[in-house]
Amino acid sequence: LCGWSHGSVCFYPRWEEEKTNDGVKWKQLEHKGPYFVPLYEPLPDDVQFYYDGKPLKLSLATEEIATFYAKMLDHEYTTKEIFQNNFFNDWRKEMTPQEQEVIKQLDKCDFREIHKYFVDKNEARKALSKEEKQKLKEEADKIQEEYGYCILDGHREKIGNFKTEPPGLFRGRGDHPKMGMLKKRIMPEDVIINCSKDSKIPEPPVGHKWKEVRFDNTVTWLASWTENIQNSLKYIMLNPSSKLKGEKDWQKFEVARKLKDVVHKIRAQYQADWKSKEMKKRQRAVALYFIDKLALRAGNEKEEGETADTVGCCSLRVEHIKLHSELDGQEHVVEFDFLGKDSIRYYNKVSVEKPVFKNLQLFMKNKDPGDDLFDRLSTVILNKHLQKLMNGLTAKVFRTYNASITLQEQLKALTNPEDSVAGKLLSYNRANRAVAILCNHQRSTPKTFEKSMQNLQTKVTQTKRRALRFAPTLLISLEWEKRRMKNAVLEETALSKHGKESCGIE
DNA sequence: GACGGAACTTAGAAGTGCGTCT
DNA sequence: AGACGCACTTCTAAGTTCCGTC
Repeated sequence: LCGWSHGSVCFYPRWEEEKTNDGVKWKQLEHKGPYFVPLYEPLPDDVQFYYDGKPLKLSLATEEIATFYAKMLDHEYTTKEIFQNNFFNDWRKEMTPQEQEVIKQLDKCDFREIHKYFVDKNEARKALSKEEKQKLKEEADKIQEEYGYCILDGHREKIGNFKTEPPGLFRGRGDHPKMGMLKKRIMPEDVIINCSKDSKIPEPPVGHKWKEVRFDNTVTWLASWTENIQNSLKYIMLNPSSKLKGEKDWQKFEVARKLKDVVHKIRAQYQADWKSKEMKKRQRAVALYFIDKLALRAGNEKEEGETADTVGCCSLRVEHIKLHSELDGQEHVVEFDFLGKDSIRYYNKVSVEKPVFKNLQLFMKNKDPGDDLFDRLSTVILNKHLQKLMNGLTAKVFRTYNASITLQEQLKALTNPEDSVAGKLLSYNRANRAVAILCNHQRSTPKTFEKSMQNLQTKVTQTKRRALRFAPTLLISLEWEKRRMKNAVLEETALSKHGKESCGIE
């Protein structure tokens, strides 16, 4: 309960005992700095790159970047024009002047031999003997042991991501304008180390220096660097099993529990605000209703052209909703269709209260499809309002709260104390699925889906044929079984797994 | 209030490892 | 032994929120 991953037993989270408001996160922090991924190893001489059908020996830096593309050859990314263009632009920047003279068109580049080299290498790794694999495992464990932990206030804690991110081609989600750009190698000279003054300060790799060493105990990160794609910061932080992260997580759920006590009041408030004289208040009230009822994310503004075009509640545009006075026997239906976080599609038809519907008509009046639905609202305005309603309340708390209470209610409704363990597990999975639906958690169909579906189909056909020969009546149950299997597979793959919203247990 | 940067959480994709079936 | 399916872990992109500055 206390968040310590090991050590003495305690029954209350420490932050309840000594609430520090000064922002101090630790008194002692000691670690070895990030583990730097190995440097590039040049290709063997017999593995060649071809330009315009002729072999071409590349400089080391150019070759390395070529391998990034070659490795991705059977990935869908490399079929996309934006990916190809971004890659080729960035690749050319790193070429020697001579290479730039020769390599002018991507479609004349042949990476297939390099691709095959890496495929073979992978297979070879898989085919290693048990002993050889064991040896590799031990080497990895040694690195984990040395770099994977830190000392925080006297306790050894696991680090979440102790390795620098390897160089490669940027894999943005959805229609990302920067996909394929070169993600550069992180060097010690890029890295800021954060630790305590009196600790053993990590040594940079031989011949290198850190960018900076600082002693900031008001933040939780151990190291940071600026990545070159979005020019944003990346951090090395603790594992969720750590006390620091655990307590933060606990606090998050405590805020959500606090919301439970006032949510009725807040709902009454925003329903009243649907009829406010102020446009700003109405927009705020309708947006909050969506966030509460549909578990939408807040929806910050984003810089255009820097990322994929995705939205959340406050950044919804007129084009993302359709209004139906009547649809499928329901009144006042709002049809949502937009791309949310990670470019996951949100599609939903919801019957709403009449004042909401009327307000939406008003908000959309005289606007173009590309205009903001809530033009007088931003996440900042919304969160400032929420802060006044309850200490610590922000838009995301509604997602936590609604996800958690959905899980709790579903568990209560679906389970009986007498159920078997298997029955309870089934109910648990179904409750989780309800949360996943609420939060629109999805994953794309795995690459192996088509194949496994095919395998199922062959199995079914074979069994059917065999059965038909001996017992024609079996057919009925077989058909049923087939349908059941298919449904189960679809259901599981479409909506398995929900996230941190409702699950407080790691 | 706008803006930009910093810090931190959330999330899906990809990789890994392991048990089972053939 | 190899293929397959599944659960679990790792990786890192993509969000939210907060804070300082003008």
